[in-house]
Amino acid sequence: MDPLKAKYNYREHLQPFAVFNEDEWALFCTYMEFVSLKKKEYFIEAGKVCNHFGFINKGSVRYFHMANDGTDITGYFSFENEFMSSYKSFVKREPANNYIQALEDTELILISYKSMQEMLACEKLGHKMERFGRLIAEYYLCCYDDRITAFITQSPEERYIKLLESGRDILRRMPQHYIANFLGITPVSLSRIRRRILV
Amino acid sequence: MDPLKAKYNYREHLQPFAVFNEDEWALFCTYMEFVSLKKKEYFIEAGKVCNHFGFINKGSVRYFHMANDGTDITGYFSFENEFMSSYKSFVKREPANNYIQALEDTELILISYKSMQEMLACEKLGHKMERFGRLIAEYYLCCYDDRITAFITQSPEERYIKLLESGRDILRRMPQHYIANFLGITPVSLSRIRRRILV
DNA sequence: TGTATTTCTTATCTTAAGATAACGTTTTCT
DNA sequence: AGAAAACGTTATCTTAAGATAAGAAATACA
Repeated sequence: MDPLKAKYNYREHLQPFAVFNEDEWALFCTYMEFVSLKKKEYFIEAGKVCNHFGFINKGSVRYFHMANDGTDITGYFSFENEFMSSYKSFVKREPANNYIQALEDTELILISYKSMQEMLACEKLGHKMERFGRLIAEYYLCCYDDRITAFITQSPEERYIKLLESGRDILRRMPQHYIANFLGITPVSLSRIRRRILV
Repeated sequence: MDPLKAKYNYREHLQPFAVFNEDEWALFCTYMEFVSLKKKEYFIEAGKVCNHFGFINKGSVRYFHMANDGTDITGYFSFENEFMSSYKSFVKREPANNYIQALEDTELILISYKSMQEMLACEKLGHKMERFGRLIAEYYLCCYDDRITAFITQSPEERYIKLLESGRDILRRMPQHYIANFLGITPVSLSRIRRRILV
């Protein structure tokens, strides 16, 4: 990973949430950690407290839950230039109930919880970081809202069609059995829906 | 409604999100609007932009979506001492896709979007309000996260049992056919689940 | 109080989803 | 290149959910 390019990219994708002047940016940069995950490596595992808030510079990750019988259930995906964390665990400081795993070799820029608290508390960045945190949380709140609305107002088939229409990377880059869980159904069921739609 | 008591109650329930000194509180109070809704009145209707963030001092509300065929689908409930808004619409300044309706005579303390922006921009309250907004959004993000996890990892029956165990007011105070939608199923289906569980 | 409305359950029928297994294909790994 | 693992589809069987209608019980209301 090239930290210089990664930082530049990060700064650009932070724009909607926080715009830093040079001074602030320099300070913000001192809190960054650059981490690479090999395919199948974990960013977080259930039972552990998630200590980092991440930005995906390159690659993709899968969020999943482990059922009692050992099967895993995919909850979400994130791709390059998106943020990533086991939010609830990160925010509440409690053990995560999910795993986040790299689906390909992935480059991350991380901010630790401790760093975040320091920035929130510091004179120079505090106000801006509160706003950053607010805008990020609001952004994801809206995404989650859409997701819940889809679950209560649409059938699995309708949800799949919406996903098709959305043109998101998910369909192109994710195995179908992961997408199935994401839609709240089994892989077999998704395969049947696909067949039905073809007609 | 007694605005004095309502303000006192609001301040108490804001504690986890924002603690104001007397000065700040006095200023914050100048932005409050006190509104009462009669049973079945709407706080927001689909198609309109939600201009207020509310606190329920007394009463309860139901969030619902209107399907194409005119049936309504309940998405959520909020009770006294909880916050309430059509968040996505409020945050993104776009028309709401849902309705929020009073289920009984309800007392609200509202902050308009404009007031919120003024407070966020003001010297005295800005920093604190950013934090307030962040903590509120994070709080609801966690709730939504749980809800989505339930949809992808649990069966309707399991979701109902969890709701039973949670001891939330929903079961005691809401008609069953509203709860059914909330769980992502039809009222008939919930009735069958209840019967099954009784055995 | 009496009527209307809402709410919940039950029954029937239809449709779809879950569980499981088998099979061919593709991908991964060494 | 060859073996192993992962992936997607299909078939069968079972179970549960949706749609619809009817009726009883509870509630609202005028």
